[in-house]
Amino acid sequence: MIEIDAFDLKMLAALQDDGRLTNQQLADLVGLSASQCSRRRMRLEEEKVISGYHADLAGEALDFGLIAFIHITLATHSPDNAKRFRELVNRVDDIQDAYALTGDADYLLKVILRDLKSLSDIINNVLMPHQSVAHVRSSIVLDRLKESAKLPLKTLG
Amino acid sequence: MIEIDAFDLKMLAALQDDGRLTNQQLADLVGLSASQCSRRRMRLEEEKVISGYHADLAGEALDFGLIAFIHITLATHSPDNAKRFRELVNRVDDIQDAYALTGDADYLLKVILRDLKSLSDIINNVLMPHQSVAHVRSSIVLDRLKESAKLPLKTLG
DNA sequence: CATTTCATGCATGGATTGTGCATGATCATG
DNA sequence: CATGATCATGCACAATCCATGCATGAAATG
Repeated sequence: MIEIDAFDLKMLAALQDDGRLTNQQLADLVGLSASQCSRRRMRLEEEKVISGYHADLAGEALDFGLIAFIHITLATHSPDNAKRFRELVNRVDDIQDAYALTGDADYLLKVILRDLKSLSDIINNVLMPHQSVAHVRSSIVLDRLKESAKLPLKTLG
Repeated sequence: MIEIDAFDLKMLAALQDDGRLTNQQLADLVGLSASQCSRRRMRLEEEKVISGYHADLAGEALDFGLIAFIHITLATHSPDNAKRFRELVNRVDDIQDAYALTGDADYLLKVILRDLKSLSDIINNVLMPHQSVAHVRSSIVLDRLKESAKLPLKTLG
């Protein structure tokens, strides 16, 4: 495993907050020179500790008003069936996140959509008819309390 | 609502994929000059269509090996109770996402943790004892099929 | 047609980036 | 203790990038 020191941690936390910080800004924040921050950042990127940088878009401003969670139970637990389902998940862009879970449901999907009609569409025309799927249960998001996508790095070092 | 044309959409999609794209790279991708991309990007940031830029960190490399979803039912639906619960959610860094849902459970939390002991901790020492909480049910993530955090912009324009 | 408005590309001074290089700290070994 | 190897660091600098002023041309307005 790659060695990560206190400087790296500070840099990671800072870049998690603002992914477009310049090396100089980073340097001022963590107490190193800009060149050193450049070198460390490149190392963290190469080692895939930083897997990428992304702009965070406001869904509301782009007419994505609806988030929903969909619990899926597969028809059978055969490898073939799981594979078919994974291909479905990868194909459908509306599915933002997908997890295999312990508990009563096999998979949990998070979808982001324009409206209830789109949700109805995806459930009735995409998920339900798919041969791998046995049961579907959806929950609509009424309110988004928190959506940080950040690792709680403070609990480290 | 802010006007968004095809150039903007292309830029947003590109920056969603790579938040550190240069104005020149952006220009090559969308077919404008770099200066124009700079201006458009600034506008999209000011209008909060782009709400921020974030480095995406690899949890595994930083010893965050466990993701879990926790369904919460509140003790009562009083405003006071909901407020107390929201404060709890905001205070606890391990809670990455939190949503109020339709359906049987009131809230869905996504937590990212080091191990099962941490999960046990947060359930038994943070959530269960809290006066606002009546019922807790957790599901552990066995596999992460997809975690894009991206809007499906292709379905637009 | 005349005027206004506005998005655009170009030019440019100032900031940013990555890399070569010398320095100093740390550490293992004789 | 002395020596040498290793490595992170800061500085210097050339290449690149950024934001802004400015002129142009297209579209809208009267």
